[in-house]
Amino acid sequence: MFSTETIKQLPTAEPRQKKEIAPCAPCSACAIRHAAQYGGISEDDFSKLVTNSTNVTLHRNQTLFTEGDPAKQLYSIRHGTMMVYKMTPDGRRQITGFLSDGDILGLESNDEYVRSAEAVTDVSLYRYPLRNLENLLQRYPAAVQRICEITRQELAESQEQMLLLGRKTARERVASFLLKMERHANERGGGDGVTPIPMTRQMIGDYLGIATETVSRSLTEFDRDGLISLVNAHQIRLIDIAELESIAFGRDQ
Amino acid sequence: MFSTETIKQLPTAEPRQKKEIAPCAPCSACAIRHAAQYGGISEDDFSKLVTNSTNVTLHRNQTLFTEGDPAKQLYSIRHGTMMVYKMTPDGRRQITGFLSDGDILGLESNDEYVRSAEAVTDVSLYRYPLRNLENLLQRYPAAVQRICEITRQELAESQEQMLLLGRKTARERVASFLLKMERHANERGGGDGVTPIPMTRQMIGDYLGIATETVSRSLTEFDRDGLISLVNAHQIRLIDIAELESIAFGRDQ
DNA sequence: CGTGAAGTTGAGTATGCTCAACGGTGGTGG
DNA sequence: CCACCACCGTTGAGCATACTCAACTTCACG
Repeated sequence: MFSTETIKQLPTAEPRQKKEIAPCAPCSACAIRHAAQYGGISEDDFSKLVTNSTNVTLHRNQTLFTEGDPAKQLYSIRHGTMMVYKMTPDGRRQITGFLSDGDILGLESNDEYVRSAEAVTDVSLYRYPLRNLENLLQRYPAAVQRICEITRQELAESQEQMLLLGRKTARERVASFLLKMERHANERGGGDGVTPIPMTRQMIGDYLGIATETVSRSLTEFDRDGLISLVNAHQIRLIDIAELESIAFGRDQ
Repeated sequence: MFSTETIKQLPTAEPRQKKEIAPCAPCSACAIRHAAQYGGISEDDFSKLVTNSTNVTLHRNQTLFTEGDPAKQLYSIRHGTMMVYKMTPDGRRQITGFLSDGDILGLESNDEYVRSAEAVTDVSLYRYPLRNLENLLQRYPAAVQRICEITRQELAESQEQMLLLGRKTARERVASFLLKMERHANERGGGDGVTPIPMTRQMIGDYLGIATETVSRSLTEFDRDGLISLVNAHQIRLIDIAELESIAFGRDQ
């Protein structure tokens, strides 16, 4: 049912990666399927969509597409974490979002991607030819509404992030980030009290609009003040959530 | 055809405003009409939508709706400039966008507005009951696609703004802003070489994530360097656009 | 012509950045 | 299997950008 293909490594910034990505069963909660069900698309039609999909795997740090590439493919994440970002010509990076299991990637306003996408962890995705989906959406208007809903949600989130980037202090940004990661972890079950943080400090900084050193310093400070416990660089236990919220929303001091 | 109503002034921050807003003919380029036409809505149905619309006028600094209000109305700007913004509990403001003639206001992801809207200049708008539009959209799927397209466009712009807020210097932000205002002015004809800036320095600062004094200083600097000419506080002539672009995109120095 | 808001300019300061050194860790190769 | 090495993270010191506070000017409106 699925063909499998691994995208070749880009020439730049090669990580040392040889592990195999474990295969996983088709995710019944995937966003495309969700939109399809919501739009009342018949199992038959959905199969057609899925038959035309390709299975893509990426290793950490590999690029899926780059801002300006022609947007001919739509992706849906099976497993793993991706990031989307924009860059200035001189190399400053702003990560505009992190995406994980079930999220859709590549719905663009033009026929060019307006941002780049890169794997934060090893990732496996479904790839759909964009035309294919468009055909289907034309037949199922309710699915368009669902896609529209997802876009509006994303817009609301990015405006929340604009408030953070434009008006919050470093401490407030980091506290907001921790709470967002914790909420995200809770939504996906788990919830053993420890929040996984798959991204590097550099990525967190580029997401929050601050330097990596500032991310590190804020985390150390929260740890020292007993608000969190740094289990290791990628596992954080949130201890005083109320206080973190107080900081995140600007009621600090 | 249109009932007219003026929203009462809010108790806070009352400007001195007594001028009458000049009435203007229904704008044939208005976004709702555009979506309607694109969606192949019959003139008859469109009349029904328009008959149900109310004409609203706002004076400078008046609030149209506030974050958290139930989102029961959709607005379309006939004439004037509005801003949408979010605030921290302690009063810091991030303006997420400016809207003007023909733009749509109030399409929300939940049933609550996720941001506040306030008039930058005197404004006149059409107001549509949201349910009304939803009914119509259900009958005309292509109109949904058009609305979806508008939302995606807005998302792309807000991600560009995230790059600005997270990674650009004050000079770069102000240069970007001037170019955006100039592009906007050119799109709406005019183009006598002078770009109108209806918003205050405070609003520009809250849009760019910098202090008003920093906005003022950057403008003075650009003026001194001959890149722009400050005709007056709300009229700026862009002289060296190439150099402004060079600054805006981070090729400064 | 008076008044209050908006804009400009200056001085001092603080937040967060840069540069640098050091410590930890995981993957790879010996 | 162990050791090495590159990358990631942390910490410190000095510095720069932009903020705050304040005074003064300009402008719009009455």
